[in-house]
Amino acid sequence: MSDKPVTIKDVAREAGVSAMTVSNVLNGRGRVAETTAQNVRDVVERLGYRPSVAARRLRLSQQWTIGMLIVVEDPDFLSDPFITAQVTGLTNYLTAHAYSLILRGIKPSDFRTSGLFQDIEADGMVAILSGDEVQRKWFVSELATLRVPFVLLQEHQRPAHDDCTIIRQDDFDGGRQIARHLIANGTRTCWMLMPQTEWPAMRARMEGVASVWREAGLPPPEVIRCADESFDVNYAETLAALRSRKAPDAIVGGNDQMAVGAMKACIAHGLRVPEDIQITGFNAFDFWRYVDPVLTTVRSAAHALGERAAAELIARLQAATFSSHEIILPVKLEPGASTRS
Amino acid sequence: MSDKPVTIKDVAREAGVSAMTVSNVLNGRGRVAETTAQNVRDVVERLGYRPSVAARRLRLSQQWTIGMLIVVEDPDFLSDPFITAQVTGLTNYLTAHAYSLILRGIKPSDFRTSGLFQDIEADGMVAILSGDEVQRKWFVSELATLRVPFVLLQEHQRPAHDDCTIIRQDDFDGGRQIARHLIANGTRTCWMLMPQTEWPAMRARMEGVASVWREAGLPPPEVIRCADESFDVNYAETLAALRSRKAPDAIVGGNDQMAVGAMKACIAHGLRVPEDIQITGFNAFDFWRYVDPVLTTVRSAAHALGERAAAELIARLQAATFSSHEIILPVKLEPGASTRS
DNA sequence: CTGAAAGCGCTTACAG
DNA sequence: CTGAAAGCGCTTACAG
Repeated sequence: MSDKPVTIKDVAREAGVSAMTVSNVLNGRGRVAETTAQNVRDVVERLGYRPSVAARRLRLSQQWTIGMLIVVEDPDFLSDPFITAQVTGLTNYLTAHAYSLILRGIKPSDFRTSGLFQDIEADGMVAILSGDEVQRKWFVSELATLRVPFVLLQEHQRPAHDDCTIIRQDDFDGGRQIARHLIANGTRTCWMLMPQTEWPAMRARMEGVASVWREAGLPPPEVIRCADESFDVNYAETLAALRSRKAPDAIVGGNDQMAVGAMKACIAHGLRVPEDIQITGFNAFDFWRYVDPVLTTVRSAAHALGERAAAELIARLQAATFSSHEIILPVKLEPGASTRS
Repeated sequence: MSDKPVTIKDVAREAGVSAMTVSNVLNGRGRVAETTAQNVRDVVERLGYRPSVAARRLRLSQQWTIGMLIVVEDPDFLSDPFITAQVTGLTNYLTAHAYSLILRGIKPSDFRTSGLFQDIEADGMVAILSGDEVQRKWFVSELATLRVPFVLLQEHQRPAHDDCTIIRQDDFDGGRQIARHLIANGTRTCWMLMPQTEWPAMRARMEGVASVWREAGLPPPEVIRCADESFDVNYAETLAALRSRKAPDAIVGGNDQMAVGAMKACIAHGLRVPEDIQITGFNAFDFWRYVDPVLTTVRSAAHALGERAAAELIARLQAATFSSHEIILPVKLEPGASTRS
């Protein structure tokens, strides 16, 4: 048992055939006599031969690899359940189709320091971007230099580049579902909790809410800006708002976490949920159920987004072009006890 | 702008030098005249040349890639914050050191269907295993066939294989910290919530608790078996237990999620936390703070585990052997309001 | 049914 | 300081 890896030549020599016969047996190509084939398989087993993926890749100039780029400020990027769900959907689909996933988190500010993703040799890329529109455009143009097809997750703006597609969920409609639910139970005044750095999905949610409000002829919801999306900050900002002015009928959180912060603030302020004030979140990730009362929220399609990204990319690799340049997945209201029915 | 990728030969031709001069310039090897070098760099830039990683890998038989194998039953494996934190620590460290990460989730039952990880061509592997001891031994022996160094995360048993190391946190001590905290405030009777499929880390926690109980000369804590680790199941099992017999002074959850299930069950049963009964969790991931009362728990070293795994693996790749075969990271009690001080 | 040749795109000695 | 040759481990036509 030497330390040198076993190559196809070793197998060929041992089996008394040529290397390409071994190759043919292993890949089921060409016609090989069954006795020869069986012999080859035995030798492969005995020698513990494993084909070199690197050689295969070089020869076929195909990588069977998809790169996933997550461009976010937080180095702890996987702690966001929305992101992890997408990554999970992606890996699961890829693994089932014999593709590997290369995962890379990168800060927006580091993006300019090229080479941080240039060395990813993949057949296609999936990216979750962040930052303002100018930055995102820059990211997309940098991605395009890789000359491989790519999918942008949760992107709202269709980029100029052609060999790519955007896949997102219908945040706008999610916002509308929340708003209709609230208005149906008599809600008239509403605050919307938004983070300072307002990314497209969250903006779409709020625009969805606002559109229904407008259609109902009600005064527009008031936007409360919070420094970030953390529980603590949203708790504090909500409490401050409640102390400074009259409480609204409902508070719409940009996501579950923000909503829970707001809910705890309301309770601390002496308000009953949902009797005095109603709260809604967005995403329906795990912990929303531990909260008391259980949060009314919208179930996100995060896992499906990741799966779909993988599916579209693999389909694109087989065809020559993407079949669609924009895919929108539906979301569904998940009524809880933090709103009145 | 043709579609064919630019190779080192194209650059060489265009720059009027040989391929190896280009290689030398790009890798800073050998002495190259500065004028030649600058010219080469210009051509590289102009042609948008990116070296083929596949060719480089084949030539150098080095992959600059670490594979991460997560062997768990749940296809939604990244939804476990303990796992995501480890993955994050791993990727961050690897990226900073110019290594790529290949991520793969795999069910224990699929493990036998070899080839599911055999095609991962990496310089080293990191694995999170599950299942009983027999299964784990099998996994380790399978991993060893890859002939690359590997790290086992959260493994408690040092495997026979030599070119590997285990890295885990001190779950036993975490259990002891919890137990000392409880006994110090007068706790005498205690239930421990354990999942049916009892993995080593959780068992270590409980043994830590039990050891302190034993040293204090108290009757051993009672183990409550729950079908799984979900909130719902633990809620139901705890409620059933509370109805069948006298409530203990405290309930120690195997992790935060189980603890929250137990806490809600206690409250539903009419008990006050922590006045009538105390609850403790384990891990200190995000949501434990949203719970009311805030859970007493133990802060896990998950992120550090991932980082350390990467560091050890890269060090091993440079040296010839692992410097240590067992690394244990400390954990810290995080007192909350679900226990009395 | 089987094999000798060529080549994927690099880099490492080794000459000049 | 620079280059011609060889080879990493495969697979794809093409002959026999």
